[in-house]
Amino acid sequence: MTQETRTALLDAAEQAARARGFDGFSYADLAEAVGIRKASIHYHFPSKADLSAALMDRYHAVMQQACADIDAQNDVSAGRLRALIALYRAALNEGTTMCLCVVFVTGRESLSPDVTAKITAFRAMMTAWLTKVFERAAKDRGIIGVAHPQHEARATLALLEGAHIAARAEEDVAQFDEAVALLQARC
Amino acid sequence: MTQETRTALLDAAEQAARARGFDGFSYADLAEAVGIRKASIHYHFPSKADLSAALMDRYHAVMQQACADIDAQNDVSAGRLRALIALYRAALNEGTTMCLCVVFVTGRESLSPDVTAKITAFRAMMTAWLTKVFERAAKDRGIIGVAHPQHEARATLALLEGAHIAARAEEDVAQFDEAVALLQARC
DNA sequence: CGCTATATACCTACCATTAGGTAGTCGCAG
DNA sequence: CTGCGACTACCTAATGGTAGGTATATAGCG
Repeated sequence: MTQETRTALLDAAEQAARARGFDGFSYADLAEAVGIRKASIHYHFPSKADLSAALMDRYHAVMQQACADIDAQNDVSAGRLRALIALYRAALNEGTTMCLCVVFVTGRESLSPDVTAKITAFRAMMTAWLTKVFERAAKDRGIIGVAHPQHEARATLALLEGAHIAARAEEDVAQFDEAVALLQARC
Repeated sequence: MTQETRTALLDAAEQAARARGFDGFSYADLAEAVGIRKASIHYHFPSKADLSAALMDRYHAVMQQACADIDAQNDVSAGRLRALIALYRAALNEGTTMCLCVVFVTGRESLSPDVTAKITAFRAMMTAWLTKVFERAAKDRGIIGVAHPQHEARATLALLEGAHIAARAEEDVAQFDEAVALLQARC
């Protein structure tokens, strides 16, 4: 039971954070969402800092696994990149939520240093994975015009997160699609 | 005098919002920053919604003017795009602040519909300007490989905002530079 | 000119609500 | 009969916002 409640809390918190930002949801909101009393949340997550750290840990793990799955299911670089774009597109939830990482960066000042470090780690992981994709592309020629894999990787991560913002700004996935259209066309 | 205080409040609010997000600053913070009593702020901005609307109005006007200045000082497309990149880079303030627009989108749910509309208007303005730059590039060949000006514009805006996030995430402007390196190389 | 009226730009003193967090209690499964 | 996983009942600080007062400046007018 403890695990179920904990997971439910993380789910609700992630949903809320991605929709409203770190400062945009409270323990009271989570309590109502999960069907538990506000004070009981402190049993699972003593402080909001603990909660957000757990949130980042899980997000990191899930995304890492998702990247591994993409690798397993796609041999060529182009397929991998297309799959990542699709992953980010799905994360939008019709323009109602954004990447946890993006949301946390905006509220950086409210975060514990612990969480800040986890954000850095997450970005490093994604950049490393993307760099490998572009290195592969330089060989298999699956993506057009790849010259500098690491710069491509950083640009792609920025583009995807920026496209999230664009879509969220107008609650319209089409904004995401237009922003990534050229990248997609290179695959 | 009224104008001075009002401007000081907008300055403090913009700085705070760009550093900590919409939900990350309070009237109390502004009061201390400006040297006025908290309640007096309501004289200038009855509600926080009014404040944020004024903030977006000013931001929109300032950026529009900045784009016009860029146009006046640069004839070729490449120069204009380089200047915009420099503008966004400067807005980072060494990785401590982000674009107002990005920050407001994250806290979208806390915003009044009024402000949401202003965000859309701001993005439309920037996209239109960028589209013109890329249309010009298609003629003067100042930027490499421009095929679809509007998609280039949307991708560029997303990239710049994403690069802001990258830099803010680690409080390091170098992250911005790496993310925009390939775009810069095309100029 | 002097006298009133109004508006400006602040102030002090509150308000209700919500924030994250704490202390201590209790039912119940092992 | 112990300890998990909840609960009730609080707490303090902070939130955005309101009510009403006040010093100063300006405008209208006889």
